[in-house]
Amino acid sequence: MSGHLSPIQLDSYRPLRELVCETIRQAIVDGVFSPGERLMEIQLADEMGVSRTPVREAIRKLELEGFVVMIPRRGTYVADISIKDINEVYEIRTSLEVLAAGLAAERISDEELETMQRLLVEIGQHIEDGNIEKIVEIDTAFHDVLYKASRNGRLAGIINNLREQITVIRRRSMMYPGRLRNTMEEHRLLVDSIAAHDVDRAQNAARIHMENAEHTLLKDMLESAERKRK
Amino acid sequence: MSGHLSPIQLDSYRPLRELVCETIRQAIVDGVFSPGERLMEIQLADEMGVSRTPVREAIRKLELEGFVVMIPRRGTYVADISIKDINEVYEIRTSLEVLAAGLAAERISDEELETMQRLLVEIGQHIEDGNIEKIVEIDTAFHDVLYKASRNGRLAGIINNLREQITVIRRRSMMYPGRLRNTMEEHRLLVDSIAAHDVDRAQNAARIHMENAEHTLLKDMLESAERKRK
DNA sequence: ATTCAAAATTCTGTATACAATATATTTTAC
DNA sequence: GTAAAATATATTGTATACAGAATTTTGAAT
Repeated sequence: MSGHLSPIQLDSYRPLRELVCETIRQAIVDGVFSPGERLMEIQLADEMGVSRTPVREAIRKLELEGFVVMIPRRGTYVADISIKDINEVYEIRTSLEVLAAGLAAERISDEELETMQRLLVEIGQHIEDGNIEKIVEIDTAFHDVLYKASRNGRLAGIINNLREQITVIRRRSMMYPGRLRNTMEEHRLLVDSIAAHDVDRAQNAARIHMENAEHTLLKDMLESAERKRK
Repeated sequence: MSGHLSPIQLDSYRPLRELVCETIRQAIVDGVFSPGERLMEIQLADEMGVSRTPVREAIRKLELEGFVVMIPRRGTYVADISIKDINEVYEIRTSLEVLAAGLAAERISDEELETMQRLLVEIGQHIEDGNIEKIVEIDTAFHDVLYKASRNGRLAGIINNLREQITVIRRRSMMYPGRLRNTMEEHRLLVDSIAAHDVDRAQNAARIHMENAEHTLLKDMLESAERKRK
């Protein structure tokens, strides 16, 4: 019963269920709802000022996406993320990011390449003034261009879903000391090899980027668990 | 308005939406509903003897899984599969099957290994008497053991979803002349390398298996399109 | 005969009502 | 005082009702 959700205002012509779904997903990602917390349909519906129907449909979708767990006749709970989950997600993501990087190196257009390079510069600027929110935003855009350049719509969808599933902690690990500059360097290698249409190097850069990201994430999780204990 | 769906009998305590979802999915996979065909909630509900609510929830799930396409305020249509789709699915599947094979080679238990070998023998027997239905069934079980041995639950889920999305035509291409025996040989290589816990060989076997499967599938699709034209 | 417009119908989107089950609370028996 | 059973309450699962939008049909005009 902790969080307040902003009431939905019906943007005519996207279905309510979509708006509701995004609102709840964002609330989970932002930590408004804690892992393990129970989500009740009536309560959510009241807070957002809609009926139970679109809320139910939104919850079903979030279950498919892995953000909540439903137990029949018992209720819905916010999924909590374990080390095991991180491992699973990164095993798959590594494989798919490598694929995407290789495909992008083959298929990217000059225009997309320019966009990526521009976004990279922008991230660099925001690292200077430490604007995390902005960095996360541009980083997402950066990766979206890459996935799009792979010319495989499903691939982008699957990767994005996997990314979102761990966004809660991903954001935090970005602030891990020194991680931002490393990320920057890894991204530059990735862009360079894609620009050279060098499939092997692009795949390698993607793999290294993933391994480092996972490593930082796990380190951060362990340290924060440590802090909690004492 | 072609197909008849069997009425749902409420298996007490699995939610209706699950049963409805499986019924519709199976109907799509079995070709009861043709690609592009419109699915109407009331009609489906009546045929299965339930209300619209569980049907709606089932359709939302099928949309996430890629079996149907929803256009807001317009309706739901059975997704139709194009060459582009086949390409996309196999690009991703290859990557993930290679991952799964590698992980399985590292992590499989002796018991699981025995099961895989047993299933392989069973498939061989059914190739003799040409029982396609049975082969598809055992083949599915065979792969399920492999995914399980990868010790990555999400991976199994994603691959199975991708597999199902093209089951409609996958089944047909299995009957392509000579394909069954080739599949058998590829499976044997895969099992052997996993049994030897040889990661590289297992990954290679998986990659080759996928490439051949896709190749046959595309060949079959092209030939059947050819037949249709005249 | 064809085309455009308006009315009617059909279907989706959302809200609400009802039924069934799980959980919490209270009462009773030991 | 504790434990078990019965009752009460809350919440999910399903059905239905109503509103609004899209499509189809019908009719008239060119």
